Amino acid sequence: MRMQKAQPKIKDVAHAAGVSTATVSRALTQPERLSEATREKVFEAIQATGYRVNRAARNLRTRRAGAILVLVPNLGNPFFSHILSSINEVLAANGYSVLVFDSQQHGASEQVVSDCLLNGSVDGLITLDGRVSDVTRQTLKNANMMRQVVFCCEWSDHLPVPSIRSDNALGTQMAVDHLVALGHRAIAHVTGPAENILGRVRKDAFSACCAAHGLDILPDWIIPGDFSLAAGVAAADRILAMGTRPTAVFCASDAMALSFISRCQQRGVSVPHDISVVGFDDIDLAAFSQPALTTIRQDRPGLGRLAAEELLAHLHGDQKSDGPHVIYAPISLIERSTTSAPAALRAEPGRVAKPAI
Amino acid sequence: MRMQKAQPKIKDVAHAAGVSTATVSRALTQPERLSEATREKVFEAIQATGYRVNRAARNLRTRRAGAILVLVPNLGNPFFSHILSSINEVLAANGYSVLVFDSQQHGASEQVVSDCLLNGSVDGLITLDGRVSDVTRQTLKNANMMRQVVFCCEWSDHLPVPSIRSDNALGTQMAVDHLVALGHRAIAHVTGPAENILGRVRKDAFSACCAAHGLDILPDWIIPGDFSLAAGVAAADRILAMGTRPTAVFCASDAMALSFISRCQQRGVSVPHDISVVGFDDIDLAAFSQPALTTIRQDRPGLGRLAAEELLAHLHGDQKSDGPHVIYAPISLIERSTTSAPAALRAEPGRVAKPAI
DNA sequence: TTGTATGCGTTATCAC
DNA sequence: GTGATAACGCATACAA
Repeated sequence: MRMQKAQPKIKDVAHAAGVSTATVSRALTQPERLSEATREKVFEAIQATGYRVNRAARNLRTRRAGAILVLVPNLGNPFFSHILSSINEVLAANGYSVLVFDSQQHGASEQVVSDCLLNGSVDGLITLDGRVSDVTRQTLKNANMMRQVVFCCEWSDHLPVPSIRSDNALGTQMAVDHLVALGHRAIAHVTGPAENILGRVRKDAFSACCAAHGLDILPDWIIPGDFSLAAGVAAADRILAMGTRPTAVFCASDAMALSFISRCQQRGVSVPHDISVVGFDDIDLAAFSQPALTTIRQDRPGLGRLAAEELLAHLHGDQKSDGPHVIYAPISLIERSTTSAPAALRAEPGRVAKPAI
Repeated sequence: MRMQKAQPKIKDVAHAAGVSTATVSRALTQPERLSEATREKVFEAIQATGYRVNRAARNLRTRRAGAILVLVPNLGNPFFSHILSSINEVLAANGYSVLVFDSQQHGASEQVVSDCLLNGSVDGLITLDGRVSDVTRQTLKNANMMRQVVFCCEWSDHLPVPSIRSDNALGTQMAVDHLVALGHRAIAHVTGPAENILGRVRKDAFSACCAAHGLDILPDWIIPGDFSLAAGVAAADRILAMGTRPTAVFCASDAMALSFISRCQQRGVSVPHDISVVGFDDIDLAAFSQPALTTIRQDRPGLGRLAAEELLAHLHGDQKSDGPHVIYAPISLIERSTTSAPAALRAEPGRVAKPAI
């Protein structure tokens, strides 16, 4: 029937071990600088007292926080949360806490970021959100925090910091080459949001690849989307209503690809028999949909891990890795069952060419 | 070409405003206790100097952290990350940071939790993971932190703290009643993991409901699963191989339901024509699958919000809400297109009874 | 209503 | 290799 026991402090440990507080502190942070005897004594005392270092006090003294802020656009999106998971793993293994914030929270984002960065509650920032406001950019400069920021997945060309990403242009090329190799020449593209860097890059790469292959892509076949399930449905409705339909569709996200396919099936159009579909991301469900989705795989664990490691390198002062350099995570085409030769070619399978990469 | 400007401290603001540091501090924490004149002066000085409170110093002094730890089993699972998002929203609005940790990280979980709780880097804990080790339980007791813990979604009966959850038994009953109302009497259940509280509760409720309806459920029809996509495929293979097949399946998660359906379609079995399927969760994809999934909707935003609000109430000392009470978030049956009357009844639609709830 | 002075628990700088 | 002691930046009890 007592109050809670007061948390033992470093002083209590020092007392129990018969040493000074300085020695206890050293045992915690640079054990190699103590004699083996005292080191043992101290650790025993720590065990005995149940001592835990007080983070606030340590942070105040060392001017570090032991925490990293991760900015995620839409936490509810499994693509991002999966990356967050692998970031969390690496940082936790290195003694850092992960502070997470959904950057799509109504407007509060900027305030939170600048607060965290300026009040020292965070040592660095990994952002999966490529939209960086002028205010935030200025905040980073003022706080001299430029070197403690890393982009992951998305990025902004206006902020000269390291960027971990997939090679989106290459992925797009893989998708288009795959379709062309199957014999498709009429290919549509459901894009990401215009304001999103990934949407833009993939769309531009799509146009470039089609041009390189000498394909004649109707303007109508570039269908604006936003990565969402709803956008895939809308795109399907648009394509099914077209006079001259494309024979294949490259969707900028798996979510759009999956809902696109569902909508087609619902309206009696078969995938890949009537139309081939390629997605982007390789989310978990892609392998389990019916038919299983052909898609471009992004290495989500790798993206998160690389971003975390890059940031750690900066925090620990590895100068070599400075500046706005780009690190690409592996990307690959996963051929499943939503792509096949177009109907027109199917009668003469001999014509299905090998990839002309 | 200078070093970064040193962060202004409270002393600098005091100087600029011509007041004492105490007054500045009060302006920050209890502005109403200042005269309007000085308050304005202070805020102007804050603006002018670009002052931000140093969190570490404040935390050390107030013995609070301004942060909440959220324990998520499998951050990569969109069901959880979506809840995390809504927790984040409420807590951020109340000035708390959210520290997140994936509790399925290999073993590190216990260490991290006890560290966070004992070293004061966190004011409270919301856990979406019902597995609470003896060590963690003891840690909570020792740190006298029992009143700063809230369960969300999952829970453990061995830890007497508030629990926000869906009424899983009711949801299960809704699913079974729905199928029975359609005329099904041979219903299978793909369960969650045996060690998971949700898996157990839903399975028990399923058996109870079937008994209440006088259904004869073969032991084989209770198929062990684990909420995953792979488990749905395995379950489909088992059911399709059965001599006497059930006419309907209640899956303990949407993930299993969706992959179950895909597998059925792949093997030429039509849903709902040959077999009806009900899921649990209502994840985003449920509405967009083909056919759209009939399922039990959990109110994910509500679950997160309620958990965050409950914890805030405790932190702010509302005694009324103490102890291991349970708060249920809304749950409902979402009828879509994966359920219909069983084949045997379809010839005589007159027999399709109304729900006998 | 405002100012003064102290301490929160650590780590870093000196001595020894 | 170890000990004494002064910050770190803020909030609050107490005094005015």
